[in-house]
Amino acid sequence: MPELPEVETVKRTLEPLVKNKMIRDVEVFCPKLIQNLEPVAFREKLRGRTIKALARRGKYLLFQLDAGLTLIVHLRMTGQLTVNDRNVPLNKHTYVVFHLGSEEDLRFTDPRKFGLLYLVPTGRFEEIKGLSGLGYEPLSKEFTLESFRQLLAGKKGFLKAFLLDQSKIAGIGNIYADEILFEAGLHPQRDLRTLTEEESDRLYHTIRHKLAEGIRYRGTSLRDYVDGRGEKGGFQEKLNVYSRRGEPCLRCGTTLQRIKAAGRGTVFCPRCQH
DNA sequence: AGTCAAACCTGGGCGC
DNA sequence: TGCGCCCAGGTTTGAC
Repeated sequence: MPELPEVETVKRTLEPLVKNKMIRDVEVFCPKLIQNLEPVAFREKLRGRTIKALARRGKYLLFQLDAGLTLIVHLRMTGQLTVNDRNVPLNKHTYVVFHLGSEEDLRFTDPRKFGLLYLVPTGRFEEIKGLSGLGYEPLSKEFTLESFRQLLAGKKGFLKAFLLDQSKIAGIGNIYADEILFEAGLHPQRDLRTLTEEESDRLYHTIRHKLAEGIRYRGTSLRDYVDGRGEKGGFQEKLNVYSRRGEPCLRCGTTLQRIKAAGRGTVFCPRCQH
């Protein structure tokens, strides 16, 4: 599931492959994926554009184009963005193909067709609710310990729900939420109001540490996720709890439990997490 | 403000 | 081997 570390890895691997390349033509095989335009308009506006830079915000990937346009992609759960040689046959779930000026394609592949693509004037992100409503970029300078304390102040509810709330902190999904909570030693159903200052400070540092670690290992490839070159990440080898239901806790040996928290499958250690 | 479920979609894992 | 059921999950939406 592409979360912040996966999208960041896609961005970093894709950028050198597409930067300053021209989009010669576009083919759309699944119109519903393009959120704000008809496929014909999407194609017309993109033809001849040059990709100037890539950026990431939360789990959104932004392609900054010339002519004041930005192509925005959300991979949701099974989306992939890869650069392929034109001769490589299309995957049966490749639904958008950007023909680059060279002999290569930028391809959007998504077995579940959950991904989202938008083409908007640069900076005009209001119409994309999920993007304009994002909270702190957790690895940025702006996300300080003080700002985190203020985010928590007066809030109630489950800790897990808070971590998944993109309007507070952008980019954490189910995998990293579980991993952060394990490392911080906090129960996913802990009520925010009961956190001590020491616990919330520890949580802040763990959020930054786990996301940075995920990037360092180039993301988590449990099923579909690959980077811009089509290569799997390595963080699945480092998971402490996610997808390890029924297995022993790596810290204390207790059998890991699975519950539903914030509507999500949640794995945790009943002994290490309070 | 918060919680929860449904919707979108399809491959994979499971039981039989 | 094969069928069919159910689940996974990011985000939005709508009901309580």
